[in-house]
Amino acid sequence: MKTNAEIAAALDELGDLYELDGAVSYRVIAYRTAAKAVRDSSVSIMGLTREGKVTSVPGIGKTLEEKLRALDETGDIPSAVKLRAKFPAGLVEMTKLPGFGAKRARQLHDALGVDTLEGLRALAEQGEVRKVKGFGPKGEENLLKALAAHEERGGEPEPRVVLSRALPIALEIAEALRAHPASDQVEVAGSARRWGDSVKDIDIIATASDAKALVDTLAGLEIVESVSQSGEAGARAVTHSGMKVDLKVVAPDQFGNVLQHFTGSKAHNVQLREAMVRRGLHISEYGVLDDETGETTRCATEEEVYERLGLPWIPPELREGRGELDAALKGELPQLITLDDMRGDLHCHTTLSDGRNTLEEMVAAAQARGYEYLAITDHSASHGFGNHVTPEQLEARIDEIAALNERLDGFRVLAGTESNILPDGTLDYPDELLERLDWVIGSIHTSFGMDESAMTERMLTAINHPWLDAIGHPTGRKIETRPPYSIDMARVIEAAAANGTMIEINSAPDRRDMNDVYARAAAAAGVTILIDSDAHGAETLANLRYGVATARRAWLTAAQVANTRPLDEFLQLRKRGRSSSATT
DNA sequence: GCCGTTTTCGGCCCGACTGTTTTCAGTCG
Repeated sequence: MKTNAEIAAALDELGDLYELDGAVSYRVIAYRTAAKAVRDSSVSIMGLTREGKVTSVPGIGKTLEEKLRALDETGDIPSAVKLRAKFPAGLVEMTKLPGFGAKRARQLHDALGVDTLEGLRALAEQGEVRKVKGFGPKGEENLLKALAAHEERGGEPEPRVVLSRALPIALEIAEALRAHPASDQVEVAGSARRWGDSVKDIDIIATASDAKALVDTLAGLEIVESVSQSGEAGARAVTHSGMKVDLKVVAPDQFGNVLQHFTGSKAHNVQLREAMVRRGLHISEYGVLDDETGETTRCATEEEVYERLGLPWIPPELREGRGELDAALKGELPQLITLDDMRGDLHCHTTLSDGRNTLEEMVAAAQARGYEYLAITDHSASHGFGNHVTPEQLEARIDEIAALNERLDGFRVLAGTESNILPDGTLDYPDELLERLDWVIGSIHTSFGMDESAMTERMLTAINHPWLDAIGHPTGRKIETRPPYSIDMARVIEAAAANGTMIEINSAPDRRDMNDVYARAAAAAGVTILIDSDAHGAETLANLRYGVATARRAWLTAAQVANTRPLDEFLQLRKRGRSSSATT
């Protein structure tokens, strides 16, 4: 069965092909919207298609339902097959070149008969492209530049950077700008403000008594390599690490409009504007135009922007076009979890396996963060990276932790493990040992290549293990570097909800696994969510903020997350805590 | 191609930039 990612790619491709074919733009947009809806869906779109329910997904109607049926039954969509014969793959690649879209690709194809990037470059070098109507010397030059850049990246799309690399840069720059006496307000906008998994660039919006002074400050920062397009309105900079930074200096009375606009997401803004056009309001980065009065309202704060639209302020993490407008209109926005709600961390490592700090050091760091409890979950007997913990070592660790707890006041260390889920779904410690522990996380670290049904069965077997309390990083993805392994998360969620197994949001910034979409679905299905740092050192306990951010993007409240609870309540939420209320 | 406090047709977000155009189309965020 096709995955949502594969279906989304198929719909995007069909949109590209229809665009090359000259379809009306709204039809093309419909395919792109549908592709996004499929990508954002936590349930299997093919499953819904087979059940005849797929048109309940916003953006998918009768026509697309038919195409999804064909895709399921024949493995392809007939119209895509037909259009691919008409427009070779090279032509679709052309539309992806920066500055080039379907119209210009089609023009070149029709005028020059070219349908590969190599052929196009040859013609551009011979000066043939400038003769095409609509192109000139500049167009040809830009095409050659785009082709060279494309080649340099090996045909890959523009890279995105994991948030944890971009955020410190963004905050450092914002801090430096705030420190300048000419600055007034300085805020990071864009996907960094929405705490997305990764970002393309950094947007900073500011107000200042002297815009030029702010631009100069940016240009003078040590981390900044170069600045271009600098002027009164702002500048674009590139850091030595290759991060693009856009600074916009705006008038104080429209700071709210600009911040709202550049925080996005695009989907959120489009939905917001479409909804407000029906009320005669036109939103732009400059203000809100009222058809009735013909007047444009400028807003100094973002709260005023939303208020002008009759809405409560919407937290940036929710602005992804995933139902937040409806919820805001109905006054049903969730009270999102915050980092301050967290009372413990249930997944970390010590020097016993591959951590950098000792048991005592990790506990001290957790206490310093104001936690009430910490579970020590070193890797298990078959970890396989030379850092495994034998059953004997783990038994000694249990005693060590018991002794440590004797000395601690108002803090509890839980003896745990991050046990490997073996390919057959079993854990790699004897049951008697797992039973003696306070806490067991099961994670998959090997055999990522299993097919979806085998991988799902493997996970379900683990979920049904009586001493497994929680599943760690359930999809195995690494943001921007490794896709998730094939697994039916809908079934995993259903099984976990059925027998009270918790599912983790792993906060390692390149994991954030499960992701926001699955976490929202899991919580809705009644799964108890856990947010863990997976710290391998005292300092990375602080990574929990990335997991909390994912939880916020999943619409979660504190009540839906196990480790916001006081120790006793948390212990009761464990499978073993429910089967016997006794605590060790 | 989707969708509905303008419901089954006729709409569908907003503005900047670029390069080419003699009034604007294409692309981007």
